Amino acid sequence: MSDFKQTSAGFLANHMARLFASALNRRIAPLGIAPAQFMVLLELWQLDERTQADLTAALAVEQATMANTLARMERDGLIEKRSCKTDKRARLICLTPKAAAAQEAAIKAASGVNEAAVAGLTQDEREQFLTLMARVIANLQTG
Amino acid sequence: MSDFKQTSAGFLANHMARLFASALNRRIAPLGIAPAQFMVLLELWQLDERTQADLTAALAVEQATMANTLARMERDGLIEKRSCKTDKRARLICLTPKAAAAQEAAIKAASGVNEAAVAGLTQDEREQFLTLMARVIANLQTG
DNA sequence: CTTATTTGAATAGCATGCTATATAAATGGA
DNA sequence: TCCATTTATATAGCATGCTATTCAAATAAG
Repeated sequence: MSDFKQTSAGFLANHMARLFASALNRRIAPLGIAPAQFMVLLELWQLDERTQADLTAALAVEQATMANTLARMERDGLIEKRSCKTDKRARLICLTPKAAAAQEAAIKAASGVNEAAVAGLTQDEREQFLTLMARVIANLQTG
Repeated sequence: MSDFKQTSAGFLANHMARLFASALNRRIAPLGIAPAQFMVLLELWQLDERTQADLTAALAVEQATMANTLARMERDGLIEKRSCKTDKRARLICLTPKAAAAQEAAIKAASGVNEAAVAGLTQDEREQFLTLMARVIANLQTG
């Protein structure tokens, strides 16, 4: 088992994810956005005024994780929570002007990270990479 | 940008890493080992009595991260810290009998997770997957 | 209509990671 | 030798994630 770590998909996945998060953070921190917040913004830029439950499902995190991330986003002036007229339990998450204004720069920054990550890979290899990750995700979600 | 998330290597990497950690946790928690602790144990099973700085470099985490993980491992009875005779600043991290005894079962559990993750992939695809992750890691470490 | 269950959020508590500091010990010059 | 720098750890503080619990509101069952 001397090279278990080097050939462990799980170890590599963890290391890679940390490097992605770090690179993204470096590029979007100047915009006042943290990595997890960026993922929420991606959803809200697609469609605004979503419930917390909706965002939780879209980003595949736990409800409590989303609640905490949204609390920090509200604190940082990226979102507002409005009450929902049809369901008094729910709150609608809405973009602030600040968050709306950051869309282009933030997406450009994230695209830059993704591009830097796959630099030197052929188009085929890039597609393979995404496909293989999607298949592994599907496998791990099953069991 | 409607499908930015679905085709974002960074998003997939984050999701995949969380699923790996969750699956590993389910399998090794019964052994009294947490995922980050398991990575440290992998190193110590290879070679015992290492300094914290050595383990930090081997697992590519920050010094403070390792210090905190080792503190939890000591609390949980997985390691002991002994003073180093040749350098009074350093402390040698040593496996406890409990940690030594868990080696086979823990490695079997982790191997099971890795195997489940790549189920349905051909041998070529598995190798491609590891190779591509290694190349992406190298890219992200550069810039 | 009441009661039981489900659903939407919030909160507590913990693990893992990071950056920034602090402290002690070792080392390298002058 | 003495001082500046480097090295090994520790600690504070924060972000992200998770599980478990709680509470209120909505729904379903009777």
